[in-house]
Amino acid sequence: MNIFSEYQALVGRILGEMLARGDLPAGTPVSGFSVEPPRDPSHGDLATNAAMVLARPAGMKPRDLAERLVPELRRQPDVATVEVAGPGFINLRLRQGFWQERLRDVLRAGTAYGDSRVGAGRRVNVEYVSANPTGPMHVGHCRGAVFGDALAALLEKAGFEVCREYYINDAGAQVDVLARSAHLRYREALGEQIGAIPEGLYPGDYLQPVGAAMAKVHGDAWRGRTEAEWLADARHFATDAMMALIREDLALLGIRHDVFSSERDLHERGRVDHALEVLRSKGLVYEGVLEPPKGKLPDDWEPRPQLLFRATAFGDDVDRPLKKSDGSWTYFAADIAYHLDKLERGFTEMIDVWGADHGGYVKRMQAAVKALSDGRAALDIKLCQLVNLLDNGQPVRMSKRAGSFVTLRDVVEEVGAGVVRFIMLTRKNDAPLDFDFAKVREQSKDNPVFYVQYAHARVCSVLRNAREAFAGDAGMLAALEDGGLLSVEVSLLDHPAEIELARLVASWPRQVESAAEAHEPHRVAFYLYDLAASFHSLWNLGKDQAGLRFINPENRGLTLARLAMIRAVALVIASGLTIMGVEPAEEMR
RNA sequence: GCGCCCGUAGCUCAGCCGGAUAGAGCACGAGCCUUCUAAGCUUGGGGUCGCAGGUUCGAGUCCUGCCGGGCGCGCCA
Repeated sequence: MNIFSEYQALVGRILGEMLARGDLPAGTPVSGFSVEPPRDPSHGDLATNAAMVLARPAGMKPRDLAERLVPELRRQPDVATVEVAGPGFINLRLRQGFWQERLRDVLRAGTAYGDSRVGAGRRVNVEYVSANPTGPMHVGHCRGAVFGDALAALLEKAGFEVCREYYINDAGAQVDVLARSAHLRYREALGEQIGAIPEGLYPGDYLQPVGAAMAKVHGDAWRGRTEAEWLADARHFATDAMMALIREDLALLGIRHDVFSSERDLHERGRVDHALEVLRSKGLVYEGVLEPPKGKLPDDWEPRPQLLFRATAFGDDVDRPLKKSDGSWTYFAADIAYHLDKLERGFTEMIDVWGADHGGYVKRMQAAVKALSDGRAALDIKLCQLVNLLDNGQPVRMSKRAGSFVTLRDVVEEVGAGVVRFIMLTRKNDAPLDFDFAKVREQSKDNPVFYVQYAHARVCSVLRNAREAFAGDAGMLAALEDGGLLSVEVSLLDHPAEIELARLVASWPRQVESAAEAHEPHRVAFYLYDLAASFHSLWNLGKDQAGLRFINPENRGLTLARLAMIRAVALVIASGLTIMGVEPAEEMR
């Protein structure tokens, strides 16, 4: 239940009734306004700009229109006060009991609190990770993987039906390089001296077991043969092995995909030719010569005729090649085929999560989707900026050339999957992110993972203490279970800090919806941090004023009400952490 | 040269399809431990939201132009 969208609907209904009664000028629209929490809490619980937005079309002054709405709003059962403020805001304050009652909603729903139906079961395809199958995953891939996975979970919570997809770039020159590199290791496994790995091949020793496996399966059947004889088989063998490696890495982070799509498979099934035919039938393909890029001319530039896609007709800067000058397909052509495949599987909402270095590619892909779907499908592309790996503020050296890059496995084994996932979501996707080993190992407020986890663990701890304090009291112990807490007297929670906490808890459904609609899972992390801070603050109030402690042995009703409140906090934290893919901690060690 | 992203407190960053007096953490100053875990809390100072225009009842948010930083720029994926 998103309180704000419910009140938006309510205000709309009221405006409609007023219009029908002639209390508003005919033609006044009854939509287009918002109901939001005011930035300054002293203004109330909800604020609407309806009077200001509708004043002009109604031909009225904003404050006059507001004054007409006020009595209607005052009539609503949960509304305590209504005020017109500033240029024409209408500020509502709800009964205290309304907020207290929301805590019961949380206990009833459990971690399903915040589940929304705004997605209305619409199918969304989220493509993420898509690391090239040429080696194990390194930290650079990690951010997109976590981002995509959390976004998918967020969309599911908001009521979308999500397909999590991985695109395997298992075609093209890099895969040949992989196959040759693995073949070299194969010869090594058969006892040959291979010496230094030649320039242009992958040097990483993760290929040794692949070579050994090749030797085991194929014996010396590939020895003394020409490359043409073994290359295709070696490609399959090596990419399969790399994908197995990548799946293991993803499993370390708790990431899974529903569908793995293969670029090679698109070629083999004729899907690329099919995509070309679709574009051709729309008259969007032609043979032409591209202008050289302005400013920086490549050394070996020569004008050559190529098969081009008319991307400029859909907002791109230049038309884009579908075939290289030697007649083979470009990567873009396969990617068009891939997105057409998604469209033909019925997806009209797609999200691609890419690295920031692919930024130059966004327009052409969106142009292609527009062209293929005649503008009926939406493709959102989320670019993830780089992760700066630091240790105590000092950059961690990585040299991919020397094969000494920091792998995802290294990082997960060092700090744990939950920490990695949380930290990766503490920035907007389009802002660079620092990942400091020293900081994430630290157990302090400086470390947001710890801070949020500590709030959850603290609730668990208080509940444990309560069970101990009332150990001899069977009725009380039963009342401490979630089912028992449902029937507590929530009206006893009348301290301003308690109401404030209840408000924050009750805003979780709205947070879910707005984060999902914006495709911004990082908002979950920031909300959880706020919620944790609010809880820690209340916990500390109990230090100065013993009467505010959660457990009051001499007042069982109050104790139960407060435990219900903090249990609700823990459930919402758990709900948010689940979206982020982080296991909530029962206690801190 | 062109395109995309970014520019908010000394530092790192939030700011929810424009909304009221711009927020948090760190750092700095002052306080709180016979405690439901001080692994925490309270409190003070600190801002021309890069610059200049524009749009309107209202701009950190939208538009234009500059300045500064990052990424990318046929036949790499």
